[in-house]
Amino acid sequence: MAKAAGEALFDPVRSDRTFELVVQRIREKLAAGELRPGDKLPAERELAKQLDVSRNVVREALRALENAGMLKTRKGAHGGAFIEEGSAAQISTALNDLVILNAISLDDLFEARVMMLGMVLDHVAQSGKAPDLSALEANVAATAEAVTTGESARRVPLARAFYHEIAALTDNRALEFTIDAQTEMIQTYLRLRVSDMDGDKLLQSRSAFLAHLRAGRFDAAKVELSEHLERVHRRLWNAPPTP
Amino acid sequence: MAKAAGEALFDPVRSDRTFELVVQRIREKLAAGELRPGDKLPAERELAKQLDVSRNVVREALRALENAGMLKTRKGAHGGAFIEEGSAAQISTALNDLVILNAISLDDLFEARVMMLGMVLDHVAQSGKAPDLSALEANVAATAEAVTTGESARRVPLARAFYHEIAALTDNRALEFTIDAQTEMIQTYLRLRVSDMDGDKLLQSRSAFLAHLRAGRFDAAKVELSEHLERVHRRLWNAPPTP
DNA sequence: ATTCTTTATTGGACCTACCAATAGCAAGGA
DNA sequence: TCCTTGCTATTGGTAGGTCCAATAAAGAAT
Repeated sequence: MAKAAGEALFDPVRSDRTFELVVQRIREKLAAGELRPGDKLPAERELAKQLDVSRNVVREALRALENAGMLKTRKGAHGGAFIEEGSAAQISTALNDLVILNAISLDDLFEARVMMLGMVLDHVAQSGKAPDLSALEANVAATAEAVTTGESARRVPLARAFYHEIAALTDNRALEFTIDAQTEMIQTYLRLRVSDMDGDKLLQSRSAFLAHLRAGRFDAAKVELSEHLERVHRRLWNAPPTP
Repeated sequence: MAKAAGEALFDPVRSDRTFELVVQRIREKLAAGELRPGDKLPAERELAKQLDVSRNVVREALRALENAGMLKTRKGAHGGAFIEEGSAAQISTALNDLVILNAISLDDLFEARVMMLGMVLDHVAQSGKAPDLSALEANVAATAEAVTTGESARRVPLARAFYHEIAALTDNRALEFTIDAQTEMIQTYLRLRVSDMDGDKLLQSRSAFLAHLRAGRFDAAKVELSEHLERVHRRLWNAPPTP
């Protein structure tokens, strides 16, 4: 059957851009398990020779993979491109780019995070099993120490870990990574605007939250958490920008 | 206060990797709104001259931004690098990479998606306002047509749109993009394994879901949706892989 | 045994040249 | 007039070379 006049009879013999083919090759090796996190790729010059392309092409391919968070390169002797473990960074840079492009607002991101954290608690409540709270207990204890000793620098990673442990209650990596990415994003923008927050209020909220969880009052925990986040949110917008 | 012997007294004057500085510059211009979607960057040779770096460096920077989904390049006269609109593709490739790196499983992704769609319905129910169902109505009508006329090819994008419209009920772009990304991922892997599914069963589920929503029975809608997704999930794992 | 020096390796940057796609314009023919 | 054809300038894509800088390991000096 003949094609209509305007339609293409032939597909292009070769898709443009050699470096994309190189990226594809490496992705395939990763997906097939031939390359695993920690493995080292051949040197750029060697790869170029093996694939019969210029070193430029190899470098652009590595740049693409590195930007996607699948590689890290080290200089010097015995350096090279090493396969990375997956991390939330890949999602959070994607979210960050969407914020930069004005495709999503920080308000939306904030609301989505509150909703998702609440969803996690709903899920735990519904499962009927008593969750393992040891990680959260330890985190709140460490936060209490950091507040009393005045080590405000330690509080930022502890806060990140706190929300991570909530997400981890579901034992679902996809949710963990997504929530981690949101937390990372929010913290990045938050640090630009507020220097510090009220430590006592923070501790009070954390303890109340944990007490609710221990007692199995998941709805109350959810309310406590979302109200705390609301307070932070208000602070964020009211605080003077300090870029 | 003097630093300990081993510690660095000075930070390096310039961090390695010039192309990262170039990426940063362009990102800044984007964040500041000086560059907007649709705008065209100067030609590579011109950019290289302006920034006083080699064309190679410019290209590697553009590759990084392009991979992040912020740019697209066109060849030829009046070609160049054009700023893109944000899209869910950026998140979905991040998710895809995490699956490839075995950091998250498809099961987790599937479960997370079911949870998040349920969360959307909870949120709508809680808001108390009657949602605008026109988009969903139209989508289901179109699906019905595609099923009866046997146009199975149309059903894939319609399914994607269906879940997108559910996400859109929250009017939160962050959630929309995240759920869209999940849908895209799942569909990509699903298409590799199942050729088709039962159209009647699909329609039945869609209509029941919509009826529940119209009547304000959000919990029932949630159950209907999650059961449908469960069925798809089971099909997915039982179907013979066809790579 | 410890410390310093050398050296081979390897990524980072630069450069020049050429190829290939593309849009716009001009010339030519129906 | 309108459409085709071909030329041309612009611009990204690829090649392949040079040099620099960081680095780890081997070797030399203490």
